[in-house]
Amino acid sequence: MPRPSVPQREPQEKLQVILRHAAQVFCDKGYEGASIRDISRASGVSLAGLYHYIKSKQELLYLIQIHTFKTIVARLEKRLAGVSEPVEKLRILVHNHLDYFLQHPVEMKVLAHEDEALEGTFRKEVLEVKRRYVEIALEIFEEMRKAGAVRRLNPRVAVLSLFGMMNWTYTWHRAAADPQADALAETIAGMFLHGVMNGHGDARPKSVRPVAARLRNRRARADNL
Amino acid sequence: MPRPSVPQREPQEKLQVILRHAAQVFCDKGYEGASIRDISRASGVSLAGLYHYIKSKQELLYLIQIHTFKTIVARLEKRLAGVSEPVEKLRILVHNHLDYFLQHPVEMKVLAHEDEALEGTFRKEVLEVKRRYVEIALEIFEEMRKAGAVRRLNPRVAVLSLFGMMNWTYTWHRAAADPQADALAETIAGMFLHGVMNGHGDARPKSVRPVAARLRNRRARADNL
DNA sequence: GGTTACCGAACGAACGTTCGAACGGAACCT
DNA sequence: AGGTTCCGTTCGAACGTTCGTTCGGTAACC
Repeated sequence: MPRPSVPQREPQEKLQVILRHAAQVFCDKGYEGASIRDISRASGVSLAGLYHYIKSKQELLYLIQIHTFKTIVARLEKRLAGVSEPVEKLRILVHNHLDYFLQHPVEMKVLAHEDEALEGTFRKEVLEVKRRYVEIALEIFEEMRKAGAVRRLNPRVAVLSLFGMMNWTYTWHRAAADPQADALAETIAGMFLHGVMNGHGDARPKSVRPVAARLRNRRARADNL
Repeated sequence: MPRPSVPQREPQEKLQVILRHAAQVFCDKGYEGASIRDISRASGVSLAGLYHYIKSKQELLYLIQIHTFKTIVARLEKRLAGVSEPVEKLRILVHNHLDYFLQHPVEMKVLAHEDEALEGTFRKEVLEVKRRYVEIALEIFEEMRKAGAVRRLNPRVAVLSLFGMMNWTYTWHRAAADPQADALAETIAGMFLHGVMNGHGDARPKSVRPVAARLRNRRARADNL
């Protein structure tokens, strides 16, 4: 009676299980440090069985990264639709990023930490989504600058420093002790906005108006992988 | 005539050569992705010959990390001596960090990117220096807060976000196109200070007063490893 | 009977580390 | 001065293990 250890109904559902466990293993041991055998053991699929769902170890990492990245960018674009004020847009970007970060810490660490592990076409495709993401942030920053509320500083340095604040969280944030997404996003967005804007512009954030509460519906959606 | 490929005069000088090349290999391929044979090839020392200078691959990484970390902390403590104003102290910290980052990008990437690769005693020792470093930053921040010029925000989040801005640079900074240490430190320190302080305190940085020019003597010192 | 799902066993290559021997110069003895 | 011992260096070759991937097959379902 060779029943599979993880029962599944839908086709391709097992791939999701594999990807989930693979992400955990990559998170724990790093891409190079993790072996296909580790992933086989963790996911309960035999070594050879894995190769029915993926072509290579690289593809495993690629699928995790591209899905995570595309999801986060798609969410952002959806949340930005209809918003016109650049400061508000930036708050949404920060909240979107950190909210996803704390809901999917494993995948986000793999995304942030293993961004040089892919090669060839895989690498190019992930890099393209990343470039689009950074582009969105730079455009928002440019809108803020045009509104005249921004100090004179290098936009690239400013925006990539913001990503530094956000992405570095995977190295220190502990869910049990540190602020959750809403408070964390508010602190970091606040630091960035105060840090970047001059003290006399009208676009200065009047008070701490969190972006959190809006659209808090369907938070518990499945969110594959 | 079996002359060594890299001539040396002093004993232990060859270990420095090995460490330098090892850091480059770890930087390029990651700790797990790099093989001892890569390091042998890069440094011109035979595979077995390496083991006269080190006990294991882990020790190689340990020596690189502990030296880099201790050097950066020692420099910081020296530069902080005699300075009393917390805002000035923080500017010095940022400048010290980024200045070292851009002068030793290879070692600093290994330090930032491979902070989970060590195990056991090696790991503990590096972590201890890291903890001391973060402690210094937290103390400076606390001094700023006591001076009454700081907005109400989580000190741990603020300080670790600052480290995020600084450490993330290794993922994007290109020496050819991006600002050098002085300008970069000024931008990031400025962002952090504006981002953290309220707009009406007297401790607000009056103008952009870079910390760069001071003590610019002996910049070209050898700086082992 | 063909397609899909899955796996035990094995492939060759690469891994970190060790072994035993050779080299070269300093130190010591006669 | 010449011979001997010794020790820090250096290395080719090999150790046993683990790596990513593949092969050939079985079992179940349409």
